[in-house]
Amino acid sequence: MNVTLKDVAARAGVSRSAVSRTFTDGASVSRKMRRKVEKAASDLGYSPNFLARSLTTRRTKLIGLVADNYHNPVFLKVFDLFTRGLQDRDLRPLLVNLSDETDPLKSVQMLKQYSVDGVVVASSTLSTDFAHAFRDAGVPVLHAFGRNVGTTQLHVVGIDNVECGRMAAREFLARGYTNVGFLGGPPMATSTKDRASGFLNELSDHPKISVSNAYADAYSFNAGRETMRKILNTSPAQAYFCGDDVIAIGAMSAIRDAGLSIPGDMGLIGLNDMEMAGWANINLTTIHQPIREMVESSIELMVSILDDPDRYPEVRMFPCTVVERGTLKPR
Amino acid sequence: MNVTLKDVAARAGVSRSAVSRTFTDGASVSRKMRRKVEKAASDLGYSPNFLARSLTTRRTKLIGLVADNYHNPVFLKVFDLFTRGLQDRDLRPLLVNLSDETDPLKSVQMLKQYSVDGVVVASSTLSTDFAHAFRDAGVPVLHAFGRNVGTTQLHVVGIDNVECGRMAAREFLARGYTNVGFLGGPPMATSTKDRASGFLNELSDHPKISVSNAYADAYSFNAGRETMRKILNTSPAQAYFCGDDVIAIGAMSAIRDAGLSIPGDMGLIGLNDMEMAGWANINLTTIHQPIREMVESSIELMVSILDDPDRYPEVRMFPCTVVERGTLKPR
DNA sequence: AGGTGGCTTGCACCCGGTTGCAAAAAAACG
DNA sequence: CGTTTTTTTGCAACCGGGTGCAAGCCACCT
Repeated sequence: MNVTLKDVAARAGVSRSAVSRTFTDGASVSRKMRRKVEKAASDLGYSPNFLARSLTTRRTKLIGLVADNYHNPVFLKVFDLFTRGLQDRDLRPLLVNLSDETDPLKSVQMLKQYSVDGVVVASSTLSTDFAHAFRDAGVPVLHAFGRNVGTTQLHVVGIDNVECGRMAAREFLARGYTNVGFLGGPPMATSTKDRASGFLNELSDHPKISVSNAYADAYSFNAGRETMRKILNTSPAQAYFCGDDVIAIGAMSAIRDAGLSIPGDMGLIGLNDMEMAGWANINLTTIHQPIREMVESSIELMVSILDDPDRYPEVRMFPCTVVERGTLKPR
Repeated sequence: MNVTLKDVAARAGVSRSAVSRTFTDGASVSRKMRRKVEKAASDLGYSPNFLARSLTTRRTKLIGLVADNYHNPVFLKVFDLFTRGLQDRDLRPLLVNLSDETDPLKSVQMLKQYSVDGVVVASSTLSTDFAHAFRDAGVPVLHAFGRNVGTTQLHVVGIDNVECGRMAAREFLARGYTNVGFLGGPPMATSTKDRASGFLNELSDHPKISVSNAYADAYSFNAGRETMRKILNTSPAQAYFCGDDVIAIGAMSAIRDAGLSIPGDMGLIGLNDMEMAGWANINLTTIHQPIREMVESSIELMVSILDDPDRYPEVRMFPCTVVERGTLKPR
């Protein structure tokens, strides 16, 4: 069986409290006592049980990491950064996959049963209902890659999707495209809506530019490819702003299959700057999302929220930048 | 504060045990009592605290999911399948990132402190020391994507990497290549070694075939690309067996940049059959690893291990198959 | 020596649950 | 209807550990 407090206390010939205090920082233990206990503990190979401890301290150091997009390679990077960052701060991620879950309350209840200290909802597609459900249940929550919904009281770390749409539009304008399109992800995703709205809004000041839009039914290569195929059968625009790099890469494949060249016959700009976008055989011009910085900031914010659960809700927006590669004609 | 057993008991006017029994299946509770308790519980919004429960039941339903490769997109799929599969069985994955951890004991201690019921080490590169450390600590452990080390007593689910090497060699032979190479991942990874050994061994029966090998220093696009670049500056073979699709795709990019065609000037075969390998602009001939089936099997095996921790160690090997696409010349 | 104050220590109770046991209640039996 | 058997129920102890409180210890001071 496992070594417990009691065993250590018995071996050291002291009370259980003494042992407990030795492993609680900030507790008062004499030098002699500490040595005695530590000796006994290491003889026995003791280490305190976090879960038992959490009953009285009310801290599990468990953080629920909730995600719903396990197809976009970008999220692997997100997981990597989150797990490392949390580990560095002595926190542990409890992973939750919401891919086919639609009821926020079920996941809230699950995570409450495990007494997580906080929850990070990491998704650009998930409705804010999920984050709100946690908040309403009294669980500290933060929406990473979320959207700035001005009216609600929620911690959010994200990018300004509307502004990204504008940036893409401005790139097109600066390059003299006159007939452009938006090729978004799932039309219901908030990120898609925001990107489209920024894009269209910026172009609406330029009546001579014609604009169209289309939506892929998923943030995936195949969805991007199929949608572009259909577009090519009708009357395509000169350049497309794609809602995500992976969609852009799918579109790229359809365009090349049709015997067209990029950027000669058609321009493309993506969004995310996933690693692959920089691969030499892809070389996609795209809008860089500062994933590392956002994750780091999310973790820091979460740590402060744990310190002060009543901390006033904060929306942290990160600026994106255009990464010029080879899929738009020169300015 | 949170609703506890006591609150429910008080409201229902019954003892705490009665409430506990209502929420423990297999316990004896009368119909009337159950109704009374359930009413009180739902009035108060009570749900039992898993961690407190685990103290006496000695089951947390927490499974440590240990991984060290957060760069290969295949692992995103692995995470997806694992998290869903575990959730379906009412288990929760506690994610551990071992990317820069070298001391097995530290992670063992950490997971023991959280009383995980079991650990899945999901990695084809991690040394078996990690899995052994868990086993020696008395934690049920399973090595997924591991290697068949005949002598050690450990549950393993994996592919036969040696046989994969052989398959690649046979493909080359069947197509009449006479000068071939192995382009592996990190030379220290057990998977790399096994693939190389099968490949070389199969070819050793054919003395007229010349064989070379090279190693990329990571399972990544850039490593594959760089390594192939160097190869092209010397005297390249006619076809390469790459230790992973992502390396193959990197190599592909270097080959095309050098103005060579695939499979005209050089043949490539990968390993994994990651989603991207099937993308139209990549179309990589590769060896398919049945990820879904392996993960499913791992989870089932883990569940049985939890049922019977002394279960006799089992090595489950999954056969791989060649997926013919467009990067080898026709047979 | 006696008094005083500051650390240490152990006791006992608590965290939120589970469970063996025996008493109480209900059901089955003659 | 009383008796025996089976279920239900509550008590109390326990899981592994934290912590307020008061007693014990020690050093220091007068």
